[in-house]
Amino acid sequence: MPVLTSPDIANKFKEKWLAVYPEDQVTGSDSAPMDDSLTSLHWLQNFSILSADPERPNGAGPGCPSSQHQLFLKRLGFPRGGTDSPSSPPAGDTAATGMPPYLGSPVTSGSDSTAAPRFANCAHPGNGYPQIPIQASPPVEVDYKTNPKVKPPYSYASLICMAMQASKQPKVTLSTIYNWITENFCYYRHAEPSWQNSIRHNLSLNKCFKKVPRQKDEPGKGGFWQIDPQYADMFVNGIFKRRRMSANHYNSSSSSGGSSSTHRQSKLVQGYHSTQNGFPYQGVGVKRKHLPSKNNGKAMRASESPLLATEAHKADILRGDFDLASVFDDVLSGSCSTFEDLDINTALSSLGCEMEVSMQGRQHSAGLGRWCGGGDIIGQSQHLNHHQSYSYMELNAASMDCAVNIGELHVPQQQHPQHPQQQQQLDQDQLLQSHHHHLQQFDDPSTLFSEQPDEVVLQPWEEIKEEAQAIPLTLDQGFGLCEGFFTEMQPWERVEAYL
DNA sequence: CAATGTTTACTGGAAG
DNA sequence: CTTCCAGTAAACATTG
Repeated sequence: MPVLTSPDIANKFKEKWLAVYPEDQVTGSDSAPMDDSLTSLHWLQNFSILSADPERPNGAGPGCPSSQHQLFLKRLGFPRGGTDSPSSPPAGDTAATGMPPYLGSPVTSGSDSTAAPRFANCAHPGNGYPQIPIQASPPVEVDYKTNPKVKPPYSYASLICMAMQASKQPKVTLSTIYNWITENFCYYRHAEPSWQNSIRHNLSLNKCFKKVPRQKDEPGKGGFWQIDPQYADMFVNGIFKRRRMSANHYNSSSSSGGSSSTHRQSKLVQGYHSTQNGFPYQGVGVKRKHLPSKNNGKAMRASESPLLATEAHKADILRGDFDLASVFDDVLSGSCSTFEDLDINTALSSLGCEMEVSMQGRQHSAGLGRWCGGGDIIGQSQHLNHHQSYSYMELNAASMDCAVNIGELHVPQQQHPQHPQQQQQLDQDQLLQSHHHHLQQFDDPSTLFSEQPDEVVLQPWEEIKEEAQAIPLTLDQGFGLCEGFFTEMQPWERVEAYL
């Protein structure tokens, strides 16, 4: 098969797209108003995960505007598509259904199909994931909620994360987590109770989970668990981002971009590394990129997914000292936040690009926002008076990967810049924020690339990524790609940019 | 006593 | 081949 150039693919994609959505023909990329650009990334939602929350036809969740909520749900995007596992109602929802093909099927259950985003419906009729025409992977639908034979492709950390999110509570009990999992994943209803041991093990071992002692006046046994704000950004779309860190990474704290990554790293090292491998025991998310060859002896695990990983490196950002717990809780409790970047990350990741959310210092909020999902960055900004910023982006010529650091939220009132650069960053951010709500500062290239070079996650559109990677890309193209990302683009244009 | 929480050890797959 | 990672099992401690 002939090698297609990025433009070729972009054109093909465009043709396909227009065939399905002629209405999109209209606006030219350049004609789009800047304001639109703020929301233009919505396409990523679709691009990303799939679907909206089936359980919430209106997409309206408590505290969230319907439209925003829809976006949020999509962004939440637990790997699967349409369902709301993560965002879904605490109990009895279809969380387990409609998982992405790899994980399950996104469009699986009828319920979500309706809310399925365009990509799911059109471009990727089969599995609900964006796919390039060339790709043809048969969708495998698995309804985890009712299928007891297939082990969900989510790591325990992800499951915990989903349960926490679904609970809508800032903190949850172990039993709540168990319940959510069993209610949404049939497999666990029938599995040996040993999985609960694993859950506990994960909660204890994974630094991302923080135990909140029960108050004296709070009856009951055991404490509460919550996502440690410091690691909130480890969860992408409700899924744990997993990153493989090399030894140097731990030592790499370098300067530039740094401080944040340094911090984070050190924490990660201290935390997870001390216990297991050097990461806050992240394992969440869809785990491996390959199919679950492993049978576990009990059930076959669907291939892991997707969404996650891509942003593991976001984790490297440092966070400040200010207490974000409140912010986290805030977001978690329903006020929206932003998952926009998540999707972007995911999407870009799948396309060979990576976005990194840099939260240096103030980052917690960003991470939290992501985690909680809800609105988008903008929403969160409003809520917290944050400022987003974008600074620069760099391409790793060697890898030809595009790293885009997005999601840097600033919380001026709370922020306590530890470094002059941070203040500078703030100013810079304010300057740029008006133009790029969704894109944020690109982190230090060294951090972006050297730290998490292999953040590969099975994204729904993984195929696209692979294709894209196969396409010869010049450095210039790479830059163009990133550049294009920040500008208003039509879907096909964006794809072209990515390619 | 059961549920909860912590810790250690080991295994196998995946990635580098 | 080595390292990383997630999962599993199990021992043990704590708590209601």
